[in-house]
Amino acid sequence: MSKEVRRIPDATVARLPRYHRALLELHAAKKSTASSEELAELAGFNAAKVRKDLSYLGTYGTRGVGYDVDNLRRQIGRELGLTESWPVVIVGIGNLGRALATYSGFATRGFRIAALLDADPTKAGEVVGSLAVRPSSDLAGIVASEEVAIGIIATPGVAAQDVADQLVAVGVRSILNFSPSVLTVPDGVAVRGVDLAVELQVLSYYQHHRDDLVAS
Amino acid sequence: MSKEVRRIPDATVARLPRYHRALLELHAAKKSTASSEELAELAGFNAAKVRKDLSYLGTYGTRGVGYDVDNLRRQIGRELGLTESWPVVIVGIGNLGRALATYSGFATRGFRIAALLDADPTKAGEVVGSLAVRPSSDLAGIVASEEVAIGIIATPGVAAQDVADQLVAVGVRSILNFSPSVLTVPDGVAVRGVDLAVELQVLSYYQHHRDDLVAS
DNA sequence: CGTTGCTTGTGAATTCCTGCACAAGCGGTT
DNA sequence: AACCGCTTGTGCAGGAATTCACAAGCAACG
Repeated sequence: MSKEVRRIPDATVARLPRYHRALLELHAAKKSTASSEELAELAGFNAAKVRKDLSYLGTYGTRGVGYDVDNLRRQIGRELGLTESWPVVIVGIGNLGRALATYSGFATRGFRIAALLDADPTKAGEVVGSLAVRPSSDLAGIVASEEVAIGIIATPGVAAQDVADQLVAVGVRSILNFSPSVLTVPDGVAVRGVDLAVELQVLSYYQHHRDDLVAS
Repeated sequence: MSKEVRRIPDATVARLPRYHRALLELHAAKKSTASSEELAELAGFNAAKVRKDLSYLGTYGTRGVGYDVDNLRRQIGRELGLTESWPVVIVGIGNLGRALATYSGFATRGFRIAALLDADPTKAGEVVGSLAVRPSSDLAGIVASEEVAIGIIATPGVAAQDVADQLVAVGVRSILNFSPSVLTVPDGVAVRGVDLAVELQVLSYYQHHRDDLVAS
């Protein structure tokens, strides 16, 4: 038994998308190979970390040469599960939802927006990007017919938990939450949160303490 | 000499904003004290971590009782440098910039939008939220007169490095980058990046490998 | 004023991550 | 075929972060 499971550290998983993106850039620049040094530069890490991270995926580099850009990108894409375009739904079509709906980065990086939903019935029918906004009641049907696996929550904080519950109820098992609320979900459902103000506050901390750090 | 510098771990700094927000909620709910357990629940961590994190700030809890909500919030706010409202500029008023400009969370969490800038002169004058978009050439003047310390980049990836260079040139020392590009900045300038597609790809990884993990 | 119940604050153990340093190995060159 | 320059892959050491477990301490109550 004991099928040897290659366990990739969480910290590495969080960096894989940046390597993936760097490789897209290298591909666009018609470079066929790249060293760990170049990748580190493009992805914003250091070379040793790049090599260690990539070594978890397997042995895809060539000593003395570097990594094959196209092949490595495929391998990382496969590991991330980006072989096909995942359908996602965006719930909450306010300013942020609208921005997400028209964000071109999703399409180019392995995702397809399957539907835009909003609880406010007066928004139904409004066209954002190339899709019409639909009422929340359509959620179950859309998720079932399009096999949606990922939901994006872009509602105000107070509505977020409700929406999360609905998403979970219809079978969505991965949620990206842009509201400032912390969501409670059953085991087996993955949630990641992006709180815009949190990022600013972290910056504020380092700005505020810059002098302490220098004086250390 | 050797003034003992209380060094707060990076991981803790990244969590302080969430405690701060949880305490805002508790304040709104008219609760005057909170245990580490309650805070953990609201912030999405566990109680031991909460206590250790807060212990880096000093001794603000009362054994047998918990933490005083208002006082602890003040202390965290002070540590984060949120005593006054930091002015920020947003550069790049596309869909995302517009969403950020109208995001109410900034105002309520210690930041004030000082100006909206865009390189496209045809956008100048357009009103977003309560501010008119101004041309990039106004950057230096705004930063100087408003003492702007933080810049938010919401441009496409190709423009991001240019904008960052301009921000650094006029004295901005903290940058929040929403473009997918990795920025290069001199020492002494802090950058944080939020790449929307990266977050989705990380979710994709865990979705894709859920079965492996269960079978471990 | 002693006792009880509860919650903090923190050493210590553990786990996870990073970065160094170098042997292993590939390709090109003589 | 031997050598050389370059880059990967990785064992290891050090550091950082997490978690445990419990002594210390406060408040309330009889």
